[in-house]
Amino acid sequence: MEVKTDIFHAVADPHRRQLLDLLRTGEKPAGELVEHFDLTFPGISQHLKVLKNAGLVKTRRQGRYHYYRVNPSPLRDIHEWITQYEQFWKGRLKKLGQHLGEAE
Amino acid sequence: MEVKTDIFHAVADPHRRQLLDLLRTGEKPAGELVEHFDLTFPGISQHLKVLKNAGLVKTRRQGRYHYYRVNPSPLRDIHEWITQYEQFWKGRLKKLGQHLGEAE
DNA sequence: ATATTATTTAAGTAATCACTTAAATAATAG
DNA sequence: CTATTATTTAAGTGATTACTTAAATAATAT
Repeated sequence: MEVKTDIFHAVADPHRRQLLDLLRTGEKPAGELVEHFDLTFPGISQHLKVLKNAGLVKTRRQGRYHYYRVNPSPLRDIHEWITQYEQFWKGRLKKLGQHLGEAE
Repeated sequence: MEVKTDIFHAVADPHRRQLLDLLRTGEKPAGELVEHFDLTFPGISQHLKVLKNAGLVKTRRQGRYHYYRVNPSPLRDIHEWITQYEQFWKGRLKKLGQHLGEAE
């Protein structure tokens, strides 16, 4: 039983991001996900475990199939962190904008 | 000479994120950054190198001081990736909302 | 029951990572 | 010129990572 995985770490791996991307169109059993990769079943299974520990996917079991679906709410943490830098590339404002431009 | 570092990887490390956060208030020489951590100078220097390879910081040299400043534009890649999931946590819409609720 | 299918868990490994101390580089100060 | 200060680069190490193959679990099909 592994402990809660850090969300930034979970998303740092390209294969794991691709897994999430695949799940954006809807839930899929593990086996269907594997087909998209040049990895073995256990390899994917371990990535899915990391995503699950980070809370980024949820599972539903139906018979021998384990359906995975994306749960993107933890991504909000990353989003919020990045938003602090958003003004830099958006407004291209300098120091003055830091206290003023709070409204959307 | 290390090759271009992946942006998601660069940002996955807490110390590196903290470095960027420290630089949000303005450029700082490496030595001043080190003070905020329980790490050695070379440790920080290596983290800064990763950030630089990822394009997240720029440097300016003045005498023996190396000033680092944040360059957040590469974060846009992460931001854009995450935005694809934004609707999930924002609208808390179910299946029906996927085609309809595009407007803010 | 037995075999098959879907998946996870276990165990092993090579590569990468985040640190350290020691040495190198480079600018300034005496 | 020498010593000091600021920083990087080199070299080494233990921990973590991303994979693999083999074994275990669990449901379905025969």
